[in-house]
Amino acid sequence: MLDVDLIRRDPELIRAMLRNRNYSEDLLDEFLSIDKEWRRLIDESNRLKHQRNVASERIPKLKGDEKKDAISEMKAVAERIKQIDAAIADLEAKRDEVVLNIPNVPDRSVPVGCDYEGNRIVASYGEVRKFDFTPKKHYEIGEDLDIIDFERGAKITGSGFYILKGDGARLERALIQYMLDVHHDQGYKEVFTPAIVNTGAVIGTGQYPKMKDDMYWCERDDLWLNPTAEVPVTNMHQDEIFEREQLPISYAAYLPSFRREAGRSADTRGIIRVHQFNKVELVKFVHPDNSFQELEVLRSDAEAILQGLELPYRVMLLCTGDMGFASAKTYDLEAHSPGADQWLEVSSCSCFTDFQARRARVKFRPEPHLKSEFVHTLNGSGLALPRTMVAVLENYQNKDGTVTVPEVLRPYMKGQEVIDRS
RNA sequence: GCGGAGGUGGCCCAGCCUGGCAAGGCGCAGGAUUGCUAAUCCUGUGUCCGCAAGGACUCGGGGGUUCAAAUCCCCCCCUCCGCGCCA
Repeated sequence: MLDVDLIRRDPELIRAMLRNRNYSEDLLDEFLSIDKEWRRLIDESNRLKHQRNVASERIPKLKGDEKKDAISEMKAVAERIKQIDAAIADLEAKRDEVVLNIPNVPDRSVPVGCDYEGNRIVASYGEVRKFDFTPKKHYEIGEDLDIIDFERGAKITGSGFYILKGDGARLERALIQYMLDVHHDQGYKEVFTPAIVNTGAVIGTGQYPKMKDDMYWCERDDLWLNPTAEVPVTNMHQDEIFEREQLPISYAAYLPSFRREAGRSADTRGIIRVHQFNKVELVKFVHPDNSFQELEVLRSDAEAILQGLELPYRVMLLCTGDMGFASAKTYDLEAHSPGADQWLEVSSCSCFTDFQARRARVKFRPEPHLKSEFVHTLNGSGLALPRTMVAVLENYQNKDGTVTVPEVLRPYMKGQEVIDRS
């Protein structure tokens, strides 16, 4: 959520931002007109309440007709206050809805662009692997080795769900442990949070209301299956105030994520886009002065995983039109998938400035006992498991159909070096 | 799920029965006083509207009653204790 004061002070900045992000400028105009009316009514309500407060003080001292008259007069005032306050509440609800739908302001360093074509490659690592045979796609490898089972996943739940079996399940577990261990050494505190969250949490990180149709909702309890561990981990600190020396706070969390992928057909075969997937997520709460430096650190912490796995990847700086709603700056890490010869987004690292912190009310004190300010929040996947699996399976596949286990994962797989049909 | 006790400003805590400007303490900030420090005293301490003067709001959340609600009534949330259920 943007600072309402900023929108009032500099509406043209917001207008330009909305244009760069392909959002309708109507959001801004709507806000401005609602806000103007809201302020008018607040003022009127305050005047009437003042009148009521003055009378409240006077009435107990009155007697007889004088008292009767004053009371009946105040009855009318109370009625009017009720009406106006109802109108104010109505406007506030409308205004909140508008403000909650206004995206974050991109950092100056973010390129302006309409869609993914405006993104900029800012770094790359490793060489795209060349094969002396035709590399298989991950779902072919998975089925041939009997480590990914799509049919039975669909049987117990539906399309877009899959089962990892045998060495497939073990490989994923090894990846999770490897990631968590690396991030632990980088200074992240491991947390394991609830996977189901309330509406306040999804508002806090910005998924609600804009993305509500992409999330699973438990109607009976009005709870949501988290679409990313970013939600529970960031919202852990809702309504908290940190002391300056507590920052930065860094968390690493392994958690399943759930996405309805509403409105998208099952256009992607395999496990690249699924409804439930594991992810190791990094979340940081930082001082506003160094949030963009911290983004660079976060990015390199996530990159360390890909480097450890020796997977070729590139780093994209997303443009204004392709960036997520709450983000001020985002890097995507894309691993190469030789089966389809495509780049797979395995991580997205973002700085949200105070956008989420304002929604979730996470603050810090710049100086002890002084007035608190909003922290800045960041997060990044470190990494999404299914797509990392795709990259591992496809990059480490051998001509005989087996898959070599990346060296860094072997300690987590009892030294196993190869995944074969056994 | 049942029974009980709770939720009051950054923190602690009174007020609730019996409706009438949220008392007091701690912390912190500014000031006064004082060789220095300590102690003491005064003022301030959250949110919103307003250029300001000023005003409004704020007692877990939402409704209701009332001229007037922290206080009375209803619904809900959370915490703690006990019971129940349970991997």
